[in-house]
Amino acid sequence: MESIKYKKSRQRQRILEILQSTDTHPTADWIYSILKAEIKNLSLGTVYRNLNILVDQGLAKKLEFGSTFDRFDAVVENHYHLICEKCGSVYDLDMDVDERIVKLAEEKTSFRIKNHRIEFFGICKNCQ
Amino acid sequence: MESIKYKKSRQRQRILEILQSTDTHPTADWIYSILKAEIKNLSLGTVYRNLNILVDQGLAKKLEFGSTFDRFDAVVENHYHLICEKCGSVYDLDMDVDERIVKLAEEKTSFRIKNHRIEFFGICKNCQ
DNA sequence: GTCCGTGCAAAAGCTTTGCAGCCTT
DNA sequence: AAGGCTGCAAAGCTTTTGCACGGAC
Repeated sequence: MESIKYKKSRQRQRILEILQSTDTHPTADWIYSILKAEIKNLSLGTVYRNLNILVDQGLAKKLEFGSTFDRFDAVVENHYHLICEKCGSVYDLDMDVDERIVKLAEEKTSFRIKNHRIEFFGICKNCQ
Repeated sequence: MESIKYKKSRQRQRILEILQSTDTHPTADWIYSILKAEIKNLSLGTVYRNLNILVDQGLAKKLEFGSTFDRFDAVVENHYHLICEKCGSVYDLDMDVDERIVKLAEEKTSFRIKNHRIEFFGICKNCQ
């Protein structure tokens, strides 16, 4: 998205407020269903468009893997990944799984943690 | 997917071998383009079907976020996530970002690491 | 012979986009 | 007035699925 001079809009303002009012990391559709009650002819396309604008403005983030494709892995044991932000390659990281961090996280929450995943993002050797 | 007695098939066998022969975590389409050269009337649907069967058999893993929807977040700073495997909710984890782990990863690789992400998977309080 | 696997094509599910009119600046 | 924003609907892209036939057991 290029840098455009964004104008204000009620829709975008409310979408941001809704996003800020929750910590459940909602989907576009969830936001749509909430806001639809308030703006009766709201369209889902508008929600998507505005979420992308908010991301562009740095007011929101998309939680994503970096690719819109599913990726598959024949290594079934838990291990960490390195993702090149330039070429999109995904590499395995030969590093011990850190159980200490799980303990730390478990102390902080009421979750029963069974698993975790770490991805490092950066620039691979080829792309440097 | 229920437990079916899987039979052997050349396609599935080759898909597994291709998956095992690389550490680039390929997409279904990449596997398709490789195998298409070998099995000329292969169809992409077959690749998808077999990848899902391999996952079901525990021979492969899908690298995914846990939801097929994009999820958005108004908290822009780096932080970790807790994902409930039962209800799919995504929570923020109030835990310091661990720079030590980045150093460790950087020592192991030739990547220039700029960022990392940790997700913990488990069962949330409500679902326990 | 049974029933799983395949190719093909259609459908499904999420997201983006073209268009004409409206609203903000 | 200029140009971004909207709703609507169509298109796009990745993944799944129905069908009829072929292959494994």
